[in-house]
Amino acid sequence: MNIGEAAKASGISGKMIRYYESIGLIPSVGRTEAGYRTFSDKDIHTLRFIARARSLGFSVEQMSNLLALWRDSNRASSDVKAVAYAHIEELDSKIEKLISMRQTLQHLAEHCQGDNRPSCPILGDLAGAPESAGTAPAQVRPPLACEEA
Amino acid sequence: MNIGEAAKASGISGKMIRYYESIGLIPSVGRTEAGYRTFSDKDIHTLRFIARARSLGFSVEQMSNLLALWRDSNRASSDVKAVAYAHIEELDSKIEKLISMRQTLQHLAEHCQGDNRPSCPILGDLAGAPESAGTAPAQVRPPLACEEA
DNA sequence: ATAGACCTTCCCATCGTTGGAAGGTCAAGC
DNA sequence: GCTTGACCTTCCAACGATGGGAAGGTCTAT
Repeated sequence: MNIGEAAKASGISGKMIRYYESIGLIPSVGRTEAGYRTFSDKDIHTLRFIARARSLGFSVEQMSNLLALWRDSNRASSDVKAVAYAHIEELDSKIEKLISMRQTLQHLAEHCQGDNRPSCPILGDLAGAPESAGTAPAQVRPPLACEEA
Repeated sequence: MNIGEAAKASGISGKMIRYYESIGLIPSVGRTEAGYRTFSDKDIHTLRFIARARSLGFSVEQMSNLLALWRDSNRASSDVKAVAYAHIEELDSKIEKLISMRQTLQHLAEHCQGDNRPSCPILGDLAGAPESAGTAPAQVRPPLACEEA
């Protein structure tokens, strides 16, 4: 299997497959005499694992851990779970940050007339002017309790 | 005002101030004879504007637009609002993606025993095995309607 | 033989930020 | 005046994950 076919079969671009190989995330695959990479079914399976892990937002380093656990038939599922929960916490803090940004921005935008006059609470807030609505300028609102605890 | 004082006063590191100047986000500030940058109150105001905009997640390009609008006393507030809403939509799509990842991962982790045995639905899902819980392996759950429309 | 589709390696760009090296400047103390 | 330490300057590189492209080799079908 060529790298192009491997890319199609795994959903990972050829570029990225080479990159993952170069940084050691996947072991070096076989080569033809002419130097073309050849991918076994096992290689494809690994690539699909990676594609799925990427789609869940795992970093290359986390995927490296997960792949090691996957290959280790003596693993403890608690180790896998720990990696997963660590990632969930990262996701949570990103989500909180984004939601808080969104919240603040939404609030500001709601109070903007959106007409052809220059007066605008969004710019007012960015410029540090105390808002008419009485909310502090640089504070970010507390996050929504959105991730079902 | 030195760059160090400007950094403290604005909350933007000296490194970043130089960077923002180099890419033209802020106009070139004054210099002493020895080549040291000098920051006026107006410069500091601009830097604070930028710091606040960054904290709301605006990109450098968006900040450039916002700064131009800020400086234009003939702006239409609708233009500012448009920038804000475009950014809110970007935030929304990021939030949706992250929440959907979180959701999937949470679901998998909940079904993981987390003991010292190797069997683990998280790895099972990543490896593409059909789950015992009956959920499709590679599908991501629909996003939570979390951003109060 | 030749065209076109593939493959290889290598370098560069992104985005925002940080780090460091090598060197100049300033202010305080001796 | 000289030294010391804290500042400043520019330049170069790195991060993480990905894409783009150039220059060149290989395979397959006509």
